[in-house]
Amino acid sequence: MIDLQLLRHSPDVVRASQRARGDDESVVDQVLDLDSRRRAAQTEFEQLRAEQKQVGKQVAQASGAQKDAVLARAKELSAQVKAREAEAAALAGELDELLMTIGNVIVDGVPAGGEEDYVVLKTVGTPQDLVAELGRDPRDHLELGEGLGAIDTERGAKVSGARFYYLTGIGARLELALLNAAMDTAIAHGFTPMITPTLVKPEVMRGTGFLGKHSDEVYHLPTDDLYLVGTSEVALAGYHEGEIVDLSNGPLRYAGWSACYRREAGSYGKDTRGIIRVHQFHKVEMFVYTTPEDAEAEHARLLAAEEEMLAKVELPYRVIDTAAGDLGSSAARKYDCEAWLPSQQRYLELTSTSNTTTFQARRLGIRERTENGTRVVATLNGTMATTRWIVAILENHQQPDGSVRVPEALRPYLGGLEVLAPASP
RNA sequence: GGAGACGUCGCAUAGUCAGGUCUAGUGCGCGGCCCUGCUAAGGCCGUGAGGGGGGCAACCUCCUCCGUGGGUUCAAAUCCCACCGUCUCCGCCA
Repeated sequence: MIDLQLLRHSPDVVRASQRARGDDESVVDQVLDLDSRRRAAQTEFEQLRAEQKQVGKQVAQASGAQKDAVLARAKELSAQVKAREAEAAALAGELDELLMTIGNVIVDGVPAGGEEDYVVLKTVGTPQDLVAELGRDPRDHLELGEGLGAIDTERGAKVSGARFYYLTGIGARLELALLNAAMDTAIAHGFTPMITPTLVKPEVMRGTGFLGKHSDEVYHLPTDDLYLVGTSEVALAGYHEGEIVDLSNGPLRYAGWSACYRREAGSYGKDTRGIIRVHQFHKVEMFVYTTPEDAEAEHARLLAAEEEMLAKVELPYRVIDTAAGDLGSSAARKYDCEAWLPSQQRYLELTSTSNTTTFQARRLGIRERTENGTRVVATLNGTMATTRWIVAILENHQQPDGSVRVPEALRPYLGGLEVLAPASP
């Protein structure tokens, strides 16, 4: 949720942000109108309420005929107060709902436009000439994974349906190794390791901005009214819900390990082969609470940590600055790291780090104490590693015989294993 | 799953049975000032959150919040209902 004060005092800033996102600008004026009506209704209610409290006290003291008169007046006021209160509450609800439809105000410098309008900030490493090296077209991750006895999508589909899979044998070990390495990297950067709930209450899901435009991406359990998280970001943001946090010793940094669930409702027919786009995967996610002033600098730190992890697994990648129209509703800026995918001759998103400024924290009521009272903090998140990384690791490090070289940084997590060899027939 | 107890301002607790002087008291903690040669001890004052209105501002004023949401009532921390959570005991499953 954006800051109503900001919208009141600088509506043009919000309008410009809406324009860059390709969203409706007119909601700004609708909000301003609703807001002034709400305040008028509230003032009216409060004045009546104050009078009601005064008269109410007289009821207790009066007696006889006087009491009857006062009581009559009190009853009259009670009815009026109820009506005005309902009116003010209805307007407040309407205002809140409308305010929720507005995406976070983008940071200056975010490219305008849609999905295709990202800006490449840098490219690191060069894709190997695998055709020359292998003497054939590179195998894709599924062919490699099946050859290694590492990935089983057929049985995943048999047991759970499309977009489910088993990681088997060395595949399971590889994921554990990758995520442990990711967690250790995060710890080295000062993050506190966390294993988080994957089912959360509606208020937390809503507070983190996942029940807006893309709510059909989220699994819901109606019997218990709980949501399955698509990232531990949700649980890590909810961790300090309603709290006044202490940032005097620097930002609060958490690294969450969790399963992630996504319905992939809008992606029928896209990335259907293998484990690129699946309903369930695992992820180590960084999450930070910091001051609004420090948010942009912290965003750069998150990106640097992600790049360090990509370097550890020796993948060629590029960093893009996502365009405004492709940002989630809570992000004010988002950088993605995309690794080269040899089988498809394209880049594939492996990490995503968002600066959500005060958007999530405002909705979740997360503040810090300052000399002049309290204020809403800023939150940020970023991917350390996910199951999907296996795709890029297998493909980029494949060898002519279908084996896969293990990046050096992962070897300690695999008992020193240097090569993933195909299962013997 | 069953029975019981409980949820009050950072922490602890009073208030709930008997609805209105609760504008939620007290202690601890925290902050400021004072006293004392130093220390120990003591005294005084202040100290939750959100929002509306006024003021350049320090500040003033009003409303809301006693786990959450409903209800009863002129009036709810207090009575009623539902839910959530914590604790104790029992049962069941690991």
